[in-house]
Amino acid sequence: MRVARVVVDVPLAHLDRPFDYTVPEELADDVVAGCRVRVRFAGRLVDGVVLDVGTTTEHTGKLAPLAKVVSGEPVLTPEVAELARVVADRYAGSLTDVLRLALPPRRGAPEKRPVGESPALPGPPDPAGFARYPTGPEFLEAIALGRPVRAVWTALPGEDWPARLVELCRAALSGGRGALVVVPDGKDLDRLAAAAALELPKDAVAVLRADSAPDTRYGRFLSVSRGTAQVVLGTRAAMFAPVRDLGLVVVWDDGDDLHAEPRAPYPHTRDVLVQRAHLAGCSAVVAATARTAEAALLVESGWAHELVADRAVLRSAAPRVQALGADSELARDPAARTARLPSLAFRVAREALAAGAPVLVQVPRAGYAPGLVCDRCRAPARCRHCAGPLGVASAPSPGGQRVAACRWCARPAATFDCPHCHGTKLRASVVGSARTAEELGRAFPGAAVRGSGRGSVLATGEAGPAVVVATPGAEPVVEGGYGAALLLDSWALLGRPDLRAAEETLRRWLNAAALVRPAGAGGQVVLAADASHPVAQALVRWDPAGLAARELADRRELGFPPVTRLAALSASPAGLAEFLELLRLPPGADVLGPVPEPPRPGHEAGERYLVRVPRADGVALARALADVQGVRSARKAPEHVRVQLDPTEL
DNA sequence: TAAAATGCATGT
DNA sequence: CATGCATTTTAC
Repeated sequence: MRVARVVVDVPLAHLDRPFDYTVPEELADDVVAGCRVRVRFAGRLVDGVVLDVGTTTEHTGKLAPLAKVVSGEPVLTPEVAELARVVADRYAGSLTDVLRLALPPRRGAPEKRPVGESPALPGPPDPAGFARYPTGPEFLEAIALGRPVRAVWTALPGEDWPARLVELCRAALSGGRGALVVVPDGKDLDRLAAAAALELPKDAVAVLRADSAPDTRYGRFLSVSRGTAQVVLGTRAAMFAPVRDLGLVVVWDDGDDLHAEPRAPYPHTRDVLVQRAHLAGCSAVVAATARTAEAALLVESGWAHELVADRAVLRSAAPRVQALGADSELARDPAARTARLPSLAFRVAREALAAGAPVLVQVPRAGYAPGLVCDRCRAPARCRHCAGPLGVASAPSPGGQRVAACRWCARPAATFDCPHCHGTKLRASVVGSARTAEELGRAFPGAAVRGSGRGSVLATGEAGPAVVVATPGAEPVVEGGYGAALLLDSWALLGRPDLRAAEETLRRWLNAAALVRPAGAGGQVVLAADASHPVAQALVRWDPAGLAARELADRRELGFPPVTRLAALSASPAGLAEFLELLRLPPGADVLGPVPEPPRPGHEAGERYLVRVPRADGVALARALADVQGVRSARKAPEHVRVQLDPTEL
């Protein structure tokens, strides 16, 4: 008798385990590990995936037969099945939830098409592309030889990073191994795919994007699972692509919040790929122009090496960066009108335009919730009890005064003493306006003004003299680089009541400044921020590693991820009370809250708790949370509690 | 949406 | 306190 172990597609947490079914004689030929089936489960017909096929069962009762084989196509490989289980455990979610993210919806037509032929392997890449990084060429060679190597690669300003990432893929492919690169958005994927077309056999590459037509999406997935395409380039969902003989995983710009999956169990591209490299024993590259605290931890812990250029090489590639002085009007008020735009910014922009080069103006995105900062030094204000960010309480206190309170533990901050400058007054951080930039554009008569942001993102711009106004992440790439960039998105970013505000601010500045030509070719950047601020300093010195190390040290001091592991629990007060009642936390766990949580789309307003444990107890925490989900789902608790581990936004 | 377990009124 | 029928629970 053959027995199929099946993951059934039901959302109940206490049923997060495989169920055994007998394989009826007439289906025996079609059933293979990884194929999709339909089974009768508690009376109803449900979808499922076969994990594997054996001859024994642990189940003491009678086994039901498989009802139907949807398709004999093995869409779930053993490697991805194992990865999905590890990811589910890490994020206190269910295997079914992860498989929903990992497997694209089945389509009949692409399955009928014959299996393509694997193209011939290319030779190793030209090591010259990585010659500016001292350990670059040997790193490429190690990948080509199939030696697992791991690096945090900090790309030089102006680097043709799509070309470099394709060279990494080519190195893996030349050794007969597959490669997987995940980028934040479609614009980056277009650039990467274009670079791949120049360097790799066409059929060896599959480009996986979320917005493709369903047939296209499934067809490309099949070209990967069937082994035709051994190089996968994609956005977030591609992190689970079933690449054959995986030799290399790469995440580009891991600080971009698009790498955080918004559906349960909320996995992050970088974390999943790091896990995957671990399980597959393959090479891994965490690549960006900037650096996250998480990447810094990978370096600090010795998991990854740094792949960085020497200081002298960096200096010759970077534009000249000038921050405004502390007394500057614009540094204090980014909403300052064009009439008050400092002469430095004017002069730099005019010089670039006169030289026939485009000028990039980075402006804030609308809609940041203002946080509270020290009135004197503008450092974000933190709670003295749990070091969470302070905000203005949504309801005025009985006395009619709006009071500052912690957004994490809800304790009011009656008094304030800034740990940096010992200021005692608070102020709301300024929220900037895109209008400033439009006005600014008009200040340069004769130059064309183009906008790129919400709704209409330009992928590339023209090389001529024009003013390009863009929000962070939407900056068009121009041939030859910008002559100048004005970064007006300063305090709106830095003052955000967010754990990652400093890191995220530098990331956005660096990504924009990296599009400017080197100082030697006249490239200049003007930053509308106080030159003495550490983040402004990091940009002026072009030191993403330094800031990331500092951020990591701060988080260690304050007890934040990635040094700790943090879970956010959201639901109604009653749901949370029941959840916490059942929760058996590892010793040393720290419960913060509750704080009120505004309604999200599809959810009522509720409350949120944060649970924090030392990093070493992360597994135990996730396990405890998943156990509670199981118990509550088994007793048919009326309300779902959302559990999010290490959420990106805090 | 099928079978098993449980609840409950009814008649002796 | 057995019986028949309805409702709830399980989950292979």
